[in-house]
Amino acid sequence: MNDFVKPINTVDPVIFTLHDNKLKILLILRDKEPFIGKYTLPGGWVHANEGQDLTIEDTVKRVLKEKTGVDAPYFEQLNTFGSHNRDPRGWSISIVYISLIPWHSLDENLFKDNAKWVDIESLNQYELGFDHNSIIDFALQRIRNKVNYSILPVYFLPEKFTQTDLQKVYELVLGTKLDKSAFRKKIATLNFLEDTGERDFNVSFRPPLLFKVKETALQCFRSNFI
Amino acid sequence: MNDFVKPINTVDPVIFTLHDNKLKILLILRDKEPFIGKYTLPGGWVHANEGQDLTIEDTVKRVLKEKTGVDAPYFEQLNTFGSHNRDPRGWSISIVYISLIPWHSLDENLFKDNAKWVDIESLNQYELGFDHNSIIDFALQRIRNKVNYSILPVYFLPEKFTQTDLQKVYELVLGTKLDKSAFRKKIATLNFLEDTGERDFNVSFRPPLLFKVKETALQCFRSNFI
DNA sequence: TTAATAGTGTCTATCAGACAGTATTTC
DNA sequence: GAAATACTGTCTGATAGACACTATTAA
Repeated sequence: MNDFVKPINTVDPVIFTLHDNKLKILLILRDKEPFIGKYTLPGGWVHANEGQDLTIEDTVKRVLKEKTGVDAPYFEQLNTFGSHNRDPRGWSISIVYISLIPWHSLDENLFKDNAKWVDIESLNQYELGFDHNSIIDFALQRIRNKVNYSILPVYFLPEKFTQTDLQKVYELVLGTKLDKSAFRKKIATLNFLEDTGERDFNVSFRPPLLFKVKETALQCFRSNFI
Repeated sequence: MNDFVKPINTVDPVIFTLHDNKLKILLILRDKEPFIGKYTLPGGWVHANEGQDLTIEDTVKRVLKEKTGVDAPYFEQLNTFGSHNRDPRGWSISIVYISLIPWHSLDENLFKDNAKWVDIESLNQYELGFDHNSIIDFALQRIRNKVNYSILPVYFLPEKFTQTDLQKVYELVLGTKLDKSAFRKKIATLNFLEDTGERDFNVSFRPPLLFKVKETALQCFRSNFI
């Protein structure tokens, strides 16, 4: 039909989680060329053959499940990178997503030796394959910026959580401390929290209220990419 | 090397201009299948052969020049759309950009009969090929949102312009009226205007000051996509 | 002087940050 | 009651919108 060189197409998610009070990203040790022996983002090819991926979102969901073992509660498109020399095999186009997965939903035993969750402070010790260092910088900018006006960080938390939990997650993502009163006023205006009426009694002080995200807020947010 | 079906890759810019006090988009009448006889966004294939496009931005620049005859002063990536059925020829991936071009820089005579600048209010009268109607909706959201916190609309104006010109451009993009005092205070805080010391004397009232965009502001802004 | 727009000043409502105060629980 | 954190109230400075005021030019 059209008879010229087609670029390679991959989908490469930057998968974030929170663990040990650190923001971490999943990296994979490559076992084949190019960049054998280097870490890279977990990626996958678009399966365009009949009866396989129907949309690019199908590809992302499949890759996320293959690499983490779970269905990611959230992902969104970040940017598409393409050039003749970002992959030594030739012209390549990488459609990059960011995804957030709560650590507690992951099964650590499922991860093989070639998979590694690296906290973002330690990333400068890694020389990643392809242009993945700069892609991760881009992803960090996006997630930190988006935290300021969205409910993104709830995707790191379990179903029920306290406002203090929520504030800590925001602080870990941003890397800065926040004022409690101002934070709660802002969360209140965003109007996405629902009081469960329950409290967390596993504390030796006044038990905090447990909240969850309103069903409408989640659906509204998810519809960004469906 | 890798032996499976590769998707079709195209780059499809949504090219905006301002003309006759209307925000308009460039559409092309297709003269071949699929969607022959329908209007679509102007698009192009990535030329991945040796010595052609080196990066995806090269592809965009080339397509923009081919379709408008000029070098676009601004473009940025919008989103990438991919699925098995958005193009009847099979799995396809479209990397979509938005671009802003000032009307006065265009040469109307260069446009052939198959090219048409359509104002966005009239778009609902067109049933476009592919998924281009929904792509344009996406692009409109982006440009209207970005106007609120950026200098984007200056790319519709000539080098020197008045603050009233600038406000009118913002109003046309947003589709709403703005308060003069509030607008000027906001522009002042963004700190990207430089007083040329000149005035526009082609008026029958107090001649307004002419401003231009600070070189530093332009470079800073442009570096978003370089 | 009039007409028209340029350009500025003021008032108000809103909101985020700083910080202090009150409330509630366990031990 | 002490300790600890939950949760709320108040002050302040910054800002957007509404609106009116002064300035400047051509005719």
